Amino acid sequence: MKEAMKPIPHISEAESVVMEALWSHSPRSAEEVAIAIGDERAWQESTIKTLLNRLLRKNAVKVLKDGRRYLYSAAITREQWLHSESKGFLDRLFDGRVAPLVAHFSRHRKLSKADLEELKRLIGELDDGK
Amino acid sequence: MKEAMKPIPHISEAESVVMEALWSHSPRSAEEVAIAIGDERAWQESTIKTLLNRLLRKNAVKVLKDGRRYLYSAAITREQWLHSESKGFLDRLFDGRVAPLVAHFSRHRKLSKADLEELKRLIGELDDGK
DNA sequence: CAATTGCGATTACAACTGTAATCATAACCA
DNA sequence: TGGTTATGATTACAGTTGTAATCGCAATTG
Repeated sequence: MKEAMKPIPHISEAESVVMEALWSHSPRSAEEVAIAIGDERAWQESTIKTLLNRLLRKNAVKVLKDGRRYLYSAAITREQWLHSESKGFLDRLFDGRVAPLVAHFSRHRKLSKADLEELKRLIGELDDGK
Repeated sequence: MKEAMKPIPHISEAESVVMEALWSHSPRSAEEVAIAIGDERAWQESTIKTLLNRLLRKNAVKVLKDGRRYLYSAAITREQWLHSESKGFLDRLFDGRVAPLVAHFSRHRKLSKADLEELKRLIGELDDGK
């Protein structure tokens, strides 16, 4: 029986910026998160505190006490998040399948040479990988 | 000089259900939209009226008067919407490129046989199509 | 010990969403 | 013509999100 996978909480756009800071290095104090975000966003520290709190309530991050303050770490992996977001997106817009999305970008000539090469390599791999 | 493309307004999840009804056939009265949506959502008519109004204010739908009531049509195409949503999504999660997304699904073995075939066909086409 | 400072917690507040109910008004029916 | 309908318009209201300011308390410093 497969582990009952707990659902990935929804992470908003702003919250995801904080998560990225934690995914890139954990654990981190609120201040270090702020530094990591730097001027990617013109945020006050209190904004970041708010976001950390919301993520805590959602169980997307966890803390360990370090004296008077907290050190935050991501409680879900970036892969898990990518997956739930991607799945939601594909389901909503492309009937849950990858190919129609690729076809869409292809129709609009939005596939770069690099993308093309990468895709070719990928499906080549999959093909003979099994 | 390329036509100054007006930005696609953001369409919420619930609103997109209404848009789909209009994309599948336009123009339609509010009641016909409700019928088209049917029991896909357990919505009261007034909910649909609200959504139509919000979409109107965003200029995502337009109306023409038909006697006492309105007939609604989409003011943006589904392709435009798909594109702005997809671009936003890819930019946010996959650095704006398609290949990493496909790689992601591949890593999680979420590419069906059909997807594989379709992808192969697509890149084949692109390859010799130019 | 008192004043200051560093932090998490609480509160704020507007815009956007989901989901309606109610209001107003024009049209139709008796 | 007055009551009943059908509609669009207005109002409602809670939850989420973006973006903070402020409060309260523990620790540090003089």
